[in-house]
Amino acid sequence: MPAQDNAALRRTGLRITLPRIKIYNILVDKSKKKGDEHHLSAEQIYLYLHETGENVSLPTVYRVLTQLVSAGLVMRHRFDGRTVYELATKEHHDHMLCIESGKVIEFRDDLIEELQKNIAQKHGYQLIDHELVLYVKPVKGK
Amino acid sequence: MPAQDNAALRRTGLRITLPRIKIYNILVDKSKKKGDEHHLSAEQIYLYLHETGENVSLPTVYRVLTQLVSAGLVMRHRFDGRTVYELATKEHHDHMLCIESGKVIEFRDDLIEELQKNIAQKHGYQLIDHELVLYVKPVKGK
DNA sequence: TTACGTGCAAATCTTTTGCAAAGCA
DNA sequence: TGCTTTGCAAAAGATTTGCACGTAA
Repeated sequence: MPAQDNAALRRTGLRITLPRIKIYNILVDKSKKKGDEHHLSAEQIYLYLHETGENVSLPTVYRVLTQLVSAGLVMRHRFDGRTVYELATKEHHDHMLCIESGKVIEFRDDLIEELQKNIAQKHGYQLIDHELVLYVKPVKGK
Repeated sequence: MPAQDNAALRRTGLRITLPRIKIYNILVDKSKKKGDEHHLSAEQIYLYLHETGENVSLPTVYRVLTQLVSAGLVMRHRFDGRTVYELATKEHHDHMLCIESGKVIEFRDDLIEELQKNIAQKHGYQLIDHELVLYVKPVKGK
């Protein structure tokens, strides 16, 4: 919990409160993990807070996450039916979801990004955002 | 409601019941519409049934839709938070969602499809399915 | 006939909201 | 102090389930 972590929070204009600091730092910490450890649901964050002795209510978790998403510090994804959050890093990426193991793999393909922009333009629109999820399974698996 | 409509239903092995026929045919009818008229939520289908005098319950709408999705006759999409259904046509396509008007535009790009397959393979997976939604807004619009 | 399907009511799950109390600036 | 946040409880929205009755094959 270094001081500069809160700098990002401060820039949002929101008051620096314990729940916000805690929730944001959980996402910062998890973002350093390999694999898909850094995709967390609201409830996972809530449970994690309680495991570490922070009694933040579930409504507050939702409220704070919504605020952090609006502020651009956090990204919300919906995989199939599940909603998960992760720290908004500078590098954009898409997700691949293994339908057998549930594992999430991140990837980035500049050509796909480019093509998306072109497609939007071709239809008279500008691309604001996108969500791409590949549902995959292991090659050897069955 | 031509007879051959039920042929697809019959192939699923499910019994041919009024709710199934009605729900399937609504999706068939709507699939002929231009624009995004053919993306329907479970509730829209439910309301449409009642408007046309068919008293099918909401749980049944959900049950039937789930069965039709499993059978491959219907596709389920989740745009942002909303769940919608549409007839599974032979030609796959992706969606573009205008964040100002809520309008849905369908498109297809073979190169993107190809690239997705390659990406999955590169990671040791085979591509089973994917969901791509572009969030866009009109070029001139602000 | 008889297993499958449906309606109803109620349960679940996730997310949101109203309001009084508590906390940051 | 004054306005923002939080916790609690309850509401809301979407989807699912249990069970007795109804119906296609």
